[in-house]
Amino acid sequence: MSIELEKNYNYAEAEKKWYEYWTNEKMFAGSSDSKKPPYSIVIPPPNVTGELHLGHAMDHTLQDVLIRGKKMMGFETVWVPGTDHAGIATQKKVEDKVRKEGETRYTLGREKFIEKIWEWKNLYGNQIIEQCKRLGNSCDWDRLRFTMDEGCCKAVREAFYRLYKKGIIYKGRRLINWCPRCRTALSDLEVNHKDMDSKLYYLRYMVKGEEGFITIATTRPETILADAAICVHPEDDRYKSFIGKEVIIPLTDRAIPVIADEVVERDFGTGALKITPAHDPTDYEAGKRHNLPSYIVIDENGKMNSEAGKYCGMDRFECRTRIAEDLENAGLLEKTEDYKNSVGVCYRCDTVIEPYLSWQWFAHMDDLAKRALDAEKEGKVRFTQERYANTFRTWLENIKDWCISRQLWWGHRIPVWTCGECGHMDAFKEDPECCPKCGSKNFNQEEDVLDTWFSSGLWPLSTLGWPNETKDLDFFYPTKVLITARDIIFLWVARMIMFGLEFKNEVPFSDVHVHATLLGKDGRRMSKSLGTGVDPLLLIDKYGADALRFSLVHLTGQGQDIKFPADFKNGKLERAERVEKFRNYANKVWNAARFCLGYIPEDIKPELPDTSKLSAADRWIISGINRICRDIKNAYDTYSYDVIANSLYDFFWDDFCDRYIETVKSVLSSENGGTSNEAQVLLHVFNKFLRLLHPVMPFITEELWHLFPGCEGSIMNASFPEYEDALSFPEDEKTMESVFETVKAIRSLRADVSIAPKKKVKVYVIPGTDEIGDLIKKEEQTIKNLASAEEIVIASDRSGIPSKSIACMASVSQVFLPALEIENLDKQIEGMEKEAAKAVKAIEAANKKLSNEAFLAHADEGIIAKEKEKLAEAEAKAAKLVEQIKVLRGN
RNA sequence: GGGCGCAUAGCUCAGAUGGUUAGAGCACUACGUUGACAUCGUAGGGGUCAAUGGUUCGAAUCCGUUUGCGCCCACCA
Repeated sequence: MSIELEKNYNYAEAEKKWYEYWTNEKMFAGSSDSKKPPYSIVIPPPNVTGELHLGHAMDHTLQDVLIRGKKMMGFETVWVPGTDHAGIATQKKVEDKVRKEGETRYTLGREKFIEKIWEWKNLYGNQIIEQCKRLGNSCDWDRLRFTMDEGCCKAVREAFYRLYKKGIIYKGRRLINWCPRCRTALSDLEVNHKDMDSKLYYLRYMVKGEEGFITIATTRPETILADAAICVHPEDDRYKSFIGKEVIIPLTDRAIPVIADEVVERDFGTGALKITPAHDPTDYEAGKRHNLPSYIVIDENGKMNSEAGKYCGMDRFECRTRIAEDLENAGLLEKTEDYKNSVGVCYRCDTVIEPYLSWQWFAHMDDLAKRALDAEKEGKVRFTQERYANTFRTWLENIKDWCISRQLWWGHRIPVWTCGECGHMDAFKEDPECCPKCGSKNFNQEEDVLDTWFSSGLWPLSTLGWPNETKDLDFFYPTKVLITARDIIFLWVARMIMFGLEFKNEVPFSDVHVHATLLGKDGRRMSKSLGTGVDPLLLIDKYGADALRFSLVHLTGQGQDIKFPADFKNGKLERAERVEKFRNYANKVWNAARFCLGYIPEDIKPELPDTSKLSAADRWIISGINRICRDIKNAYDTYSYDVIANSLYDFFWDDFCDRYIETVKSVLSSENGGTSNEAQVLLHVFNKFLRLLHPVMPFITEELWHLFPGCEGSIMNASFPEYEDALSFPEDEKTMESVFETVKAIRSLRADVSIAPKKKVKVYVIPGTDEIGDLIKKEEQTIKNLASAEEIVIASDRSGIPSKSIACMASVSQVFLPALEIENLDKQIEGMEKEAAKAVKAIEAANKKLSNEAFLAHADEGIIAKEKEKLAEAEAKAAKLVEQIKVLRGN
């Protein structure tokens, strides 16, 4: 063939060319009119908070591999892309940005501020899409969605409306998690727990009207002004006499009762505890049990309010120290102790959460959770790793109501209106003009927006058209698999399952595959919010998208966390060895193609000639690619990405390049020039290999596909190669193993005595069996070429071989290199002695087993036979080595 | 306080259902550019599989305990 290929694969050019081609040809489109079985995935929509990092790249690559692979396997595939408005996270980002411009969300006002967020969204939303494209994602871009687009808004409205009408959504005044910086409520899942060095303050509450006091321990003395009671354990003899009496809150003259409740741990602190219902979840519950009033002393900004008297306006933490000082001065602070406790912080801005009593919207979870739980138990949705199913179940079994309202500006506004005149309140699918009850125009929508996870929970539904009964929904729902990292199993995966069951009566996906979390070199999780993310474009620019993709597929394994080794110098990427490895691999593929194309005539087809007319080497490599066709296909269904990556890597590099091509090369360059069969086999193997590789390395495979004869159209439309029984040749695989082992033995001998690679040598072989002898004779040329031997003498025993020879005991045969070639004999003998010692050790181990009656009684026959074989082999090897050493020494 | 995961070569990681001489890539050593590829080839060196008990004829692999690291859940103030 006359094509001139560059020496190195030019990935940048190929990537641009083929991605344009695919999108122009609408190759990523999935149609609900198809007769093929559906295979759909909806992308976990990345937050529009900034660019993607490598963690996303991994997530996306794993999905793209499935989509591309399954398409080739005959499915009608669609991968629905989109982004998430990410309420609180994005709002925070934009707040930070406008602060730099000297503004706040309040100075700008709601409308202006939201405009700013849309600008941000457009900027980063587009950047994200560009990153996805560079990575090679085969998303159906015509279906691109956003969690706040028209369709999603409609879905959110519908869902909210239904849940409201069903009584699942309700408004209530509760103690919720409040972020004083974001000034919004948060769900329990949006609170992170952090261990902190705190102090435990011991405070005295004087008994009213008599002598005596109770000392309590608290970490939050600033809340004493909101105390409603002092609580002790009912069985605690130390305090029994106090129960029912009143004590005075320190620094005030307000009296509160001493009550008894079993929540109190007698061992903790003094065994007495203050109850502050409005500022602590435990106390809130206790307050409810004992009908205690809730005093509020901290406002929505985390500052002390007017109820706090002289502390009014003070920050809560400042107030803490001030009150502690005041208590100290008043002689009511007994002591303070250092204390480590876990404090809730906002998952977006790290601010310490304030339990805050306020009106919020909630969703009852019991019923939704039960259905999700049942669906998992019935196998309708399956976690590919059992341990995640367990945590999923445990969470659902202990679920609490979900606080869905947020006091943010960025998000889906709660579609509930309340009448200023008659007080009528209701949810609406369409914005109402006036109060349907009294006709008043003073009919106002709730100011709050919904938890961002409410809309993402509807994602598989909304992206396919719900609430409309679309053909897409009918055909592509439920989707096949959800691929994600483990940190959003509850926040997102569980909610999607609940909503899918609630609104469509079907789980949104049958499989959930949780992949590894990528860590930076320092072991910290890669994350945008932590600033530890690495931009995939840096790696794509340096090594190519295919290389990055392969490395990510290879790394993901079965879900372990992985440190991604990438070296940076002054913010510049120096080296990422794990990606470099696959850049090299891509280059290897490229160059192997270069070689093959040189021998493949343009007019041949990838069909094989009669396999019985082929050489053992030919059948061996055909059998090899056939085997990995099966292994890789199976791996798709078990999400065994490591199998996919390893099979492709090892087969191609070790078997195809290092062995087969080297063998063929020697045949082709030998005097008779080989037969046309070699070209046919090269084409056959390469053709199949490209198709197997394509889902992982789409660009280079598409590029090469068009260069090989008989490859019509895009490789994306080619079929996935099937395993065929007729192409399995275990005998030839065995044969070739023997050949390669013999080659290796000769090479090893040569290297041991530093014979120049070019120098041809004469070697003697005593084959282990007659069969192997025949085989070596038959494959003589191959062995000669691969081992740079000029003559191979097959001997039946030691007698015909020059006595002064060094030997290598391969398992199939003994190989001898005459000592004429030997320069450093002593070193050689030393090496052989080492070998012999190893063999002796093996003999001992085998003997120990075989003389053990229990072993013989318990072990499988096959194991015993194998052990015997091992023993015989080791014994023979040792004997021969000893003999050789003697010969070398003696003469 | 519960639950989970992980500890294997200098580094990053593989090692279903227990029986291997414990593997790969990078790094390291030696040698090597006669046209596929130096982003390469050939041959090597390197590990008491965290510790400790136990089950078993046999454990890197199964069980208990310990140590170290990481994660999730949780209302001991």
